[in-house]
Amino acid sequence: MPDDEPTSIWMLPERQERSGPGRRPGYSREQITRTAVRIADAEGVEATTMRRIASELATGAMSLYRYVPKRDDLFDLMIDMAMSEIELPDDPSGDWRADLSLVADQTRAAALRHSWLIGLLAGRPTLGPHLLRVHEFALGALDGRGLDIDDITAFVGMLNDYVHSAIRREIGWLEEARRSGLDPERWKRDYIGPYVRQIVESGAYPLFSRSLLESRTAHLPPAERFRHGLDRVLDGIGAHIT
Amino acid sequence: MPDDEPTSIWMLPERQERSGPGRRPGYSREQITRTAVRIADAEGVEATTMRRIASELATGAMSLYRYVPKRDDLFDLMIDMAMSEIELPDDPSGDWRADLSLVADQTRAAALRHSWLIGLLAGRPTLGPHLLRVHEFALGALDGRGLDIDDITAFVGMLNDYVHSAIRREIGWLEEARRSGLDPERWKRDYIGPYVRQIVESGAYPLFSRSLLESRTAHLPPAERFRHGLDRVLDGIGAHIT
DNA sequence: GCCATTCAGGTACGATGTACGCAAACCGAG
DNA sequence: CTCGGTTTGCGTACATCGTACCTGAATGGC
Repeated sequence: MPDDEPTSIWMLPERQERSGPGRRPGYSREQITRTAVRIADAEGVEATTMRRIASELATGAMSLYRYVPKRDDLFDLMIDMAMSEIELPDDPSGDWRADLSLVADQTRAAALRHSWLIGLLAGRPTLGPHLLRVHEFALGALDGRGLDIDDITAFVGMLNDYVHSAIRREIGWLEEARRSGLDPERWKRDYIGPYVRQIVESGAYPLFSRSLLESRTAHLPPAERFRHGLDRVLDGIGAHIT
Repeated sequence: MPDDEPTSIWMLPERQERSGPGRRPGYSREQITRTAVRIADAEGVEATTMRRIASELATGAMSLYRYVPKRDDLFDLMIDMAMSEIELPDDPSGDWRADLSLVADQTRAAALRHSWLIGLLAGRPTLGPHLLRVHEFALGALDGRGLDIDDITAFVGMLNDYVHSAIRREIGWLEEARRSGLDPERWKRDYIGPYVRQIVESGAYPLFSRSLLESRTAHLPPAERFRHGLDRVLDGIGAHIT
């Protein structure tokens, strides 16, 4: 029975350590994934090509295909490796606000370490084990408080949405700058700066302009900004919990 | 002064109708963008290649570069063309709830017509004129109600986050299915189905499983589901408006 | 009618994911 | 120890992509 049926990589576990005949594997999914993550951290996900990963491992590009069916599957593995860095207790503490804050902060920390994480997550609907673990923990934080499962799912979704978009705002421009090869400061001044100034000076978008010019939170340290918005989301959830 | 400085496409308007010497342009940004949008609607954004667009226009791939600096800029133009379909009054009506609902519904409609829209928007921080128009309208809906500009921005951001993630849930799997070439029904059953079943049957993620099995809203028509969540977001905003 | 200017688009290059096939490494059976 | 089946390592090859460069054709002002 050929295995070329379309199947998630999570259904296709790595070849196990066996005791049959045949040459022993010289690499592993975990090793390949770690290498890919390292490259993506340093140079962005677009530099994470099969050839590049292979050369980092001093092997040929096609060798990787003994361990990973397709490049996209490798992205799933990278996502899950990044999610695995999110440290959570085995069970929610009972303080839902602290538990969800923990999830948010840990997710933010992982996303800042791996600036490609949010982008990849947005691009592919993957359900790796560590993502499921984090999701289950967040759901558990709200369980047993009179909310039905749809409400719980919706609230966790809201939290997720906030975390993702806040992080995107925090690192979105930095990523774009790195991709163009310029240092962020220069990029902001020469690239996005003139356009935004033109928008403001045109006077056609007064409220958008005010949101840039009169913002009081825009110049806060990123972590505080993040907490600001997070508190608001948590307040919204709290309003539905007696 | 050479124009190879990094600059947003919005700062680089199309060559105007002029009266100097030289051959007349045979195409236009608008025409090229419309063709790209049509291809992306039918076959996805990954089929929208320069050669493909050109052949649709019965010309050569390199001719397009007389009108668009890079392919990524063409994506920005596509985004803006899709956003241009969002029909709004010139000014908010005064009923903020109706105004924001209108923005949400129109955005959803545009995103369903152009299933690539949300994905592209997530990938690049673009600020085309029509996106600014819609954003300004949404900001205006909340202006003058005692909220400061940071609150207004945050609430519009929340609304945006909800709309995007709801649409992603609505069409995410369909897109993935189309990309793999299978019809969605078969894909859901043979591809994602077995994996999700395994997750549920493993018993390791009881709340996630319940969110799948016991959900009451999951089987509602998509439009109602969307409105459900939207009402919740609007309630959250309303709680801060006296 | 000449000429500077502009557009059309063919050719070419480097890079990508990955299908295919063969040689080398390995283990168990004889 | 030998041999054969099995599995890995990976070089080669191909289709496809964005796009740099260049030639030739079209155009309007003088």
